[in-house]
Amino acid sequence: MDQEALDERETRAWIAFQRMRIEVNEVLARRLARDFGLTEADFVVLLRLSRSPEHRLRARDMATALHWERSRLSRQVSRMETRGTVARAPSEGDARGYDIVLTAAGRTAFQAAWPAWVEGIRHCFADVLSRKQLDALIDVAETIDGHYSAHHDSGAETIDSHYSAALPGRTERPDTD
Amino acid sequence: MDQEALDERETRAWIAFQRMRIEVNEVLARRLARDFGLTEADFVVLLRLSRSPEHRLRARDMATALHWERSRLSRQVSRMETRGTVARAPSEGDARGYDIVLTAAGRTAFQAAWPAWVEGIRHCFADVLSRKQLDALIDVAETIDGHYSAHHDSGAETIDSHYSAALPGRTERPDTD
DNA sequence: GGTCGCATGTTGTCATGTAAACAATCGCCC
DNA sequence: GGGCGATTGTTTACATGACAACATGCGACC
Repeated sequence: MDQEALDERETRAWIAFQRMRIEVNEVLARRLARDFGLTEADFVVLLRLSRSPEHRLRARDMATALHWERSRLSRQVSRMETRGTVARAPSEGDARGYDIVLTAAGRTAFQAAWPAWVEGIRHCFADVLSRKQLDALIDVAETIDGHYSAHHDSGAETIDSHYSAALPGRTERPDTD
Repeated sequence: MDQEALDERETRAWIAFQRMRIEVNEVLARRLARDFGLTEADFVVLLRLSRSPEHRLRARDMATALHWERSRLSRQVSRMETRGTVARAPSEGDARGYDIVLTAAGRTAFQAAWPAWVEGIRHCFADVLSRKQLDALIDVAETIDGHYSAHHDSGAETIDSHYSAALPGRTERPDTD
């Protein structure tokens, strides 16, 4: 079935894309780890909390927002609790759940890392591309995202937040007040 | 430093890109696992072997090619050995090393999965995009790859093969003879 | 031909993720 | 108000990956 084979253009696009995706991710993750002692997972959680009212969010909702397994969140919170960036507090009105609360230390850690995070996106992504290129990428990526959503109804939402949530949903900082 | 903030276009590109990268990867990995019982790591190793003369490759070279830690390769090979897709054979002329050898079972597994792999790339990537979009993506991705290489001399090579190697470096099948 | 630094793998330890079994609680329904 | 299925978290395997400590063989240098 040579019909299946990829032509040169497709192959080149594929490989370039794969590299890009690894490179960008690696730069950001490494910087977080090296300069701020945070994993991406830590950062995502802190970002979510910093955007939540009162800097707290129920575990269930955090898991939903990040599309994480409950067990994964449970462990992650335990780790972060150990490091002192978040704390557990009983949820009001439901003895089953608890709220994840941003501690002062967590707030500090996040505020320290946030500018570098944005700067990282600039440095290895946004500033490297021209306006035209950004538009072209939006076109390409949204085309693929659209195709994916259309064919993976269940999974569509799954993808949604896990990673995009990790990022500046908008221009301003989440809460750096 | 509001100067650091991302504008709307940049934010949109970033989020769309993040989704795209997860979606595509997820589709491919899931298909491999579900339909062929292979992890991505398994597949990469099998692909490399299937392209190597005599279907064997020294461990050191495999690790270099994939940019894996030696320990990672060691464990991966052990797992695959258990499952019977590869075997270890002493390297000629150097008692320290060994060759990873593709077994008949491994060959069969790879040949079964390969068309689906290519089809997956088609389905969720190549066929979804127009020729213009492919060109635009090549432009964008290679711009970023170039920028990365220029700023991460050491790391540049690191990225190289781990993932792109996982893929059809060219149009035809590696060795499906 | 002996020694020493380097190359090559393996293994122990820790971090992290998934899946499934558990435990506790809620809430609805009778 | 009792029961029961659904929710929500935790925990217990396992799988996987990074890093460092080891063990061994190679090779060059004296």
